Amino acid sequence: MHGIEATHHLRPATLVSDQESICSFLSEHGIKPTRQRVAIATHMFEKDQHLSADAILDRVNSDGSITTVSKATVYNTLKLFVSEGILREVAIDPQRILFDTNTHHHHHVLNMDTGEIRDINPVDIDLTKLTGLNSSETIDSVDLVIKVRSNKDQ
Amino acid sequence: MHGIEATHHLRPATLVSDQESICSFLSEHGIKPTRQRVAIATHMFEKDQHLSADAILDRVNSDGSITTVSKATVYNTLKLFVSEGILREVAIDPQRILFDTNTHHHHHVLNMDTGEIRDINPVDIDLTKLTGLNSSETIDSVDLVIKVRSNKDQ
DNA sequence: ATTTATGCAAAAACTTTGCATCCAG
DNA sequence: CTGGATGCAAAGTTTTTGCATAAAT
Repeated sequence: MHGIEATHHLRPATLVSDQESICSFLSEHGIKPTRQRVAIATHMFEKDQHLSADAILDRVNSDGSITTVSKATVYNTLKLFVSEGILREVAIDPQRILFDTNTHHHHHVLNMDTGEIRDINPVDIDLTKLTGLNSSETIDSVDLVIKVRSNKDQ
Repeated sequence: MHGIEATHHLRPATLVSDQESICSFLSEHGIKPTRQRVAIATHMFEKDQHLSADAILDRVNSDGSITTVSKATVYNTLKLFVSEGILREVAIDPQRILFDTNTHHHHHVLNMDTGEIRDINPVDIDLTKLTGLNSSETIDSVDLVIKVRSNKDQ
């Protein structure tokens, strides 16, 4: 009775660029659009991307605008965005915890040579072969990270 | 040209219980069996499990033996064990970085209600459907975490 | 005016580094 | 002795908390 049909297409993140849209976007998700939050969202939702809390902090505080934000606020705001469903937190590996603008069901490829992270379509995962699942358990989510290396043409 | 055949059976971790075996086990893997390392290994390889650095520290320093170990040594030792291939570090989710005694290829089920983590057989993952992979890239590893909830019988 | 929410300094938790000490040759 | 390895205090990072302030009712 367990199974996730993972046959969607890869959908892009919700992107918003101008101040106006960012405010409505936040409001629509029950988030009061304060100065700090708009500043953080501006950088985060500029494009489909995976950023660390630290990268966001740097960008917000070096974009030339008056608005600077503390580290605590960046963490608390990103956590708020996650809990309101407009961001997803991803552990690409134990050393890289990132915030992903794409909250749709998808997986990740990490190129270990370039450090590049790409979203990939959810692939079909045959869970019927799974032996370690209790019948009383329901699948909530499936996180898949594929680590690759660029061929050195050997 | 990418493909990992994931049809092995679920193999248990290498377990060692007595002082003697732990020393040889460490030596065999190029790790000098010092007091601190044996203490840490004793608790880690006691059974097939997933433990945080902090949990190991607690156990080592409260088992009644004379040997206590600093936090730094626990971190450095676990990192050493990982680099020597006798432990695997797993990001079950962004909040849970754990050390896994099972270094064989396998995946994880996290029961979000009980917090229990179980190893599962590597399942067949059809990577031929993958569209986001460059032909110049080779798969290095595949990490899969399935989050489940206990049915509330609703 | 009272209540609720917000931002951040400070605290806590986590991880790494640099060096004094130990140990093998 | 000497050179490399080891353990850990201290430093550096990351994340959370508690509270002063701000906004809303």
